[in-house]
Amino acid sequence: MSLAGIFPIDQWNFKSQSILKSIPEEDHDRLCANMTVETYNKGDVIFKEGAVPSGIFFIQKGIVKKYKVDRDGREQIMYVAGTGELIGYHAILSEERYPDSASAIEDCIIAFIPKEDFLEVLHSSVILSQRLLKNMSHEYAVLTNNISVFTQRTARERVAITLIVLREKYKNEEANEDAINISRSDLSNMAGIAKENLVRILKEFKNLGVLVSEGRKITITNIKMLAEISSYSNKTLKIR
Amino acid sequence: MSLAGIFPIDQWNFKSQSILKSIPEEDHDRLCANMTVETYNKGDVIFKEGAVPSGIFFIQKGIVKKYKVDRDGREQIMYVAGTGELIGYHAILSEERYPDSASAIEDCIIAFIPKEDFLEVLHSSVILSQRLLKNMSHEYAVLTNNISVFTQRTARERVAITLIVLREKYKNEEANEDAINISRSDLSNMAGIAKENLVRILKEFKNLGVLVSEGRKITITNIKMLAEISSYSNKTLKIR
DNA sequence: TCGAAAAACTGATAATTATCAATTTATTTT
DNA sequence: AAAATAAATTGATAATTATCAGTTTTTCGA
Repeated sequence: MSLAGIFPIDQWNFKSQSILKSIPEEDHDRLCANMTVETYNKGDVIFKEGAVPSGIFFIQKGIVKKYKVDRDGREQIMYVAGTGELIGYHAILSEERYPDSASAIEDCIIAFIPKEDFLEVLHSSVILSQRLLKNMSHEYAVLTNNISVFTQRTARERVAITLIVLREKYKNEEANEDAINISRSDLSNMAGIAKENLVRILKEFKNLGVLVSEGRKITITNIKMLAEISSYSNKTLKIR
Repeated sequence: MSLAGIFPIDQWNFKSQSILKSIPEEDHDRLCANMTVETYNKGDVIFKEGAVPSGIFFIQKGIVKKYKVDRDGREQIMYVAGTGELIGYHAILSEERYPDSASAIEDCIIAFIPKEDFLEVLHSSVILSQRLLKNMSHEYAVLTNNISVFTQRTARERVAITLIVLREKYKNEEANEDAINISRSDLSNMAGIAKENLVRILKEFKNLGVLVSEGRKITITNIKMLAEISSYSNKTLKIR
């Protein structure tokens, strides 16, 4: 079932897929001139917050989490990027260190484009600049959306949103398998709540018939109800 | 007293001042060709979330809050912009509607640059694109910082950070008056906590000798201790 | 300057969410 | 496949934060 009309999914996704797809072939070729492709296993770190950036990454296949770890070791996931998305460009463009870390949630194939190539093409390609500007200004909208949800919505609503967003990310992965496959810790770190709290809310959702789960695999069975719980639907649903 | 070494203030401020300051005079002149300057009184709305953008705004004098209001009427302040900062460009660049609202926290003088002029200069000025790219990628770091604080830090720590950030904003305003002058509601909406909770934490800080207040004016008297409370200092201070 | 309205403050309580400790279930490794 | 390890789940409890109701103080306009 589609989210059209029941949840504003565009307000939750970055649009970095469009960056490489819509630039001239010549620019694209120059970007890929020294590109290297690497395989990452589940759990592997792609880059670490605070490190000096050396290039940008293109996710050819797989799912990656971007997160920050605070001084108490608690992790907050900022964004989950899937196949076709670009990561690591913020630090290059801001001339700062990586603001967050990235690691593979599942096995990934990721291409690396060196900083020098990226900057060289950027300086000569008006269209690449424009794509990046459009993409990052959209990111502002996504991030401010996130902030308002984190500060103002209940744990239940946040879990609902998290599941809706992840469902889209996993939909495009394996053709025969569209279940969300992610640890409870990652789920709770994405929703910004304690793991135990997340487990209990998942159970609630299961009892409501919103999802089924076996092991760590979660399949959404009633996306409409989930959208209602998220409070982004027109219908206002109150549980309990 | 300076924040150097005790709090990473750069990670909390956007850098849009540098955009207009560092572009060629010719580009600057073209941007300002049809610029209009307007006065806003305290509380006046500059633009509203969801509205179609018609241009960008340059704060010549004053302080502006950027915020989102959820369907229950609760407000979350995303950012506070002061003299010299630019606002409203995200919506123009993303070709979407305003992702948040902006209104004057104190009386302001704000210049308006029409969308057409901004886009025309942007398309012909590589340096303006570069400045915007650098600025927005830095914003990503600021916003993700905010997210991790909102989800992982206590109300007390968030109030401390809020006060440190506001102190910097107000420092540059009136020469003879560097007190923070903002309503308790705005403060609580910035920290993402209930107003009553904020009032109690302010009282605590007052008792600790961190600040003095008369009416709505707050003067920080011990910025070092505030930085320690914020948990961004090296020293780890535990209250209670 | 007075009076009304708004904002700030206080105390009590409720609701939500996190933490702790233990058990059960899954997953990985040998 | 069994053992070892890690992850998920559960129940009980604690901590934090929000809400409610009322009072006091401040602000602002007539």
